[in-house]
Amino acid sequence: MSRPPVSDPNRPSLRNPALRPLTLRDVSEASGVSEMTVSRVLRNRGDVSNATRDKVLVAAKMLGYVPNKIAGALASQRVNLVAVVVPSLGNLVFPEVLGGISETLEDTGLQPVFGVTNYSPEREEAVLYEMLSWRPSGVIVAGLEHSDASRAMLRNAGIPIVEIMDVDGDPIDSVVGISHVRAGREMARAIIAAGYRRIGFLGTKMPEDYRARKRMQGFEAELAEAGLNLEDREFYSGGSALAKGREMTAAMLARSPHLDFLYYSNDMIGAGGLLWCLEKGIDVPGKLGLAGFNGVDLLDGLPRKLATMDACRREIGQRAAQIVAGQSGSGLVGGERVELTPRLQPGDTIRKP
Amino acid sequence: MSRPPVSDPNRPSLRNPALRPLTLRDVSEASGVSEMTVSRVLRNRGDVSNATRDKVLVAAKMLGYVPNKIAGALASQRVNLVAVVVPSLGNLVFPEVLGGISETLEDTGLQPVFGVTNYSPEREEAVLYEMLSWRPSGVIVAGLEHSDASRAMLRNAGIPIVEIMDVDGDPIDSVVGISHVRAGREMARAIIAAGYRRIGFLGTKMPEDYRARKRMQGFEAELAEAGLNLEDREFYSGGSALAKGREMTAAMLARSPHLDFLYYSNDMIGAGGLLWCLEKGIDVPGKLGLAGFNGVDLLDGLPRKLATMDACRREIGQRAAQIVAGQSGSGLVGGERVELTPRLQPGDTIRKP
DNA sequence: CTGAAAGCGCTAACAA
DNA sequence: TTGTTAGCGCTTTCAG
Repeated sequence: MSRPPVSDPNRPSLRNPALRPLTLRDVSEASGVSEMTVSRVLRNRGDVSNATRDKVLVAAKMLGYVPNKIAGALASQRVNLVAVVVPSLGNLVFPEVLGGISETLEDTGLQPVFGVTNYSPEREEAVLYEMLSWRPSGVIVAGLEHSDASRAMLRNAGIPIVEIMDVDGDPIDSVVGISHVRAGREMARAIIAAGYRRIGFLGTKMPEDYRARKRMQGFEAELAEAGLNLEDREFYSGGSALAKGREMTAAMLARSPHLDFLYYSNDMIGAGGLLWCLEKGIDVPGKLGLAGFNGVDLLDGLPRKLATMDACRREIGQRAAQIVAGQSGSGLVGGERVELTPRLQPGDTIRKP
Repeated sequence: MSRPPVSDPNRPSLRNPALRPLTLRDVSEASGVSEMTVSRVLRNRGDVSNATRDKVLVAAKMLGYVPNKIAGALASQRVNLVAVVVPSLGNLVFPEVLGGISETLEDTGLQPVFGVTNYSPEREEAVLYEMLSWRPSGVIVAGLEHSDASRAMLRNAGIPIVEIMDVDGDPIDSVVGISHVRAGREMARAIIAAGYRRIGFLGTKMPEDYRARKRMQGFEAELAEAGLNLEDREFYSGGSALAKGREMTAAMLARSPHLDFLYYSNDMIGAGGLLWCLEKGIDVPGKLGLAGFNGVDLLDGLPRKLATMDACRREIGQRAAQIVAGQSGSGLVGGERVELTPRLQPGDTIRKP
């Protein structure tokens, strides 16, 4: 099952009759200019006369030459790739972070390359190993929790490492994110201030979702300091988060009808819960308050605006990219720490105090 | 703004005291085995005695050696990367396609590398150029519409090219997708069969969203054959699709209150429209029918199930990956055509005929 | 089973 | 402004 041979009539190439990757030498021969000068033209380096430059560019375009970065990288010991490792793309959270990264890297000459771990430390290790073996200029990786091997690889890579999303932990090098513990605490404070007392928590079952767990921990800690505790909790995994939000809400309220607040670990299940409550005619936020987490813009389209907390996703991507690109303006070399402040968006599902 | 010098006390490395990428030679010296044999061990190639193998593996692990794929690729003329180019990640559609690709590639030794174009042909060209310059083993790219330069690059690359999502057009090499023209037609047929006659269309403004446009074309063609035409249309760009769906629906029904069906170009705006209609107490699907496109699982959590058509996203990713990996089992070498059949999901927003 | 030599396609460094 | 000479770190190939 290999590619067709050069002579295969079905896949002819007008521009590249050799049907093998063109080299600098081909351009050199076609233009009558030395390989070295061709290389300079193609990289806009050094001084080249306009006449020569034009000859080279015409030849390169005519042949359809695409430089071989593998050889270039090996020779120059420079790779314009930034490895970006996230747990998931289905989450809505991460695409936005990646958007911030791409945008910021756009005019730095650096190129993001994405890898996905599915919340598995083993996958993370494999993905990091694979990516590091291409000797990228930097790594941006979600979270502060990694296997020992992953940490060792990153530490030894000798390139900027930026851990993102979360600042509650021990970074390898730089870190950009929010404190999820604090986010949980602040939400608890707002809820208590609004007069709610009988509170339930709904979240993901995934033990690897450290950030959701930290929010819950902060949340409970704050409740405890107010003499309260979580009266019920429910966890899910898999399936449509919106539908799960409905189901879990129904289940929890059937089991614990006295609850007056539900804190969801993400906006999607929160939105499901909200829709369910509205259908049941439950008085939100009068009898029952609701809040989620992330500030996804989906919430703008709901019948009522779910209280949430913005996770600064885009900005996290931007700041991380700046650090990798050496544009953070901090004057620091590595070891930066950027803690962003999530903004509480009270929406319409928490009583005004 | 460069990395700290070797002696920087803040970023010490226990495993890699040199703080420069380790080479095969380092492992060779540490293990007392020739570079060549070390290479063989690390790639599981050729016969190596167990004793030697162990010596090498121990040394490599102890040092924290990560192979340099750049050098390896240059020497072997083999790169285990598959370039995957999509217009957007915010779309929910593409993450799922990427999931199908990753999953299928998982045990082929190939690694997907993702690039995003933001629906811009110029960005696509730049991304393709960048990716091709790493000499990947294959390319999977969304859509059949590309700039001439992009098409030329892909044709000349001498590797499997799979265009995905859409089969209505002229593929460069292989193609995996659905016919969006036909999808539009089928939706129109179902709507007409259910007795709706005064139909409006709501979609994206983006001229580059060829697939949405093809659906609309197919839709209108089928209407025309039934002696009908679109009575109103509305387009949006930017913002929360759910919120836009509400706004557009409100605007269209204010302008054209006689409409009895709204066809949305994607599920997100459709969901917004559905929520709005339910709030307004509009009789859906009695007085007004609604349908979207994509079959996103978000719909499972809505108060009523929006009619939609599944775009076979995951399967598209899987089939495309199989072709690139040479596992499609077709016996063909290049030039495969896989047309999948989107399934109509009538949901609760089209009257039963 | 193991090793030595050559070179992948490009670029750094120097020479002209 | 242009060309020449050595490699970059690995794998291929062939010889022991």
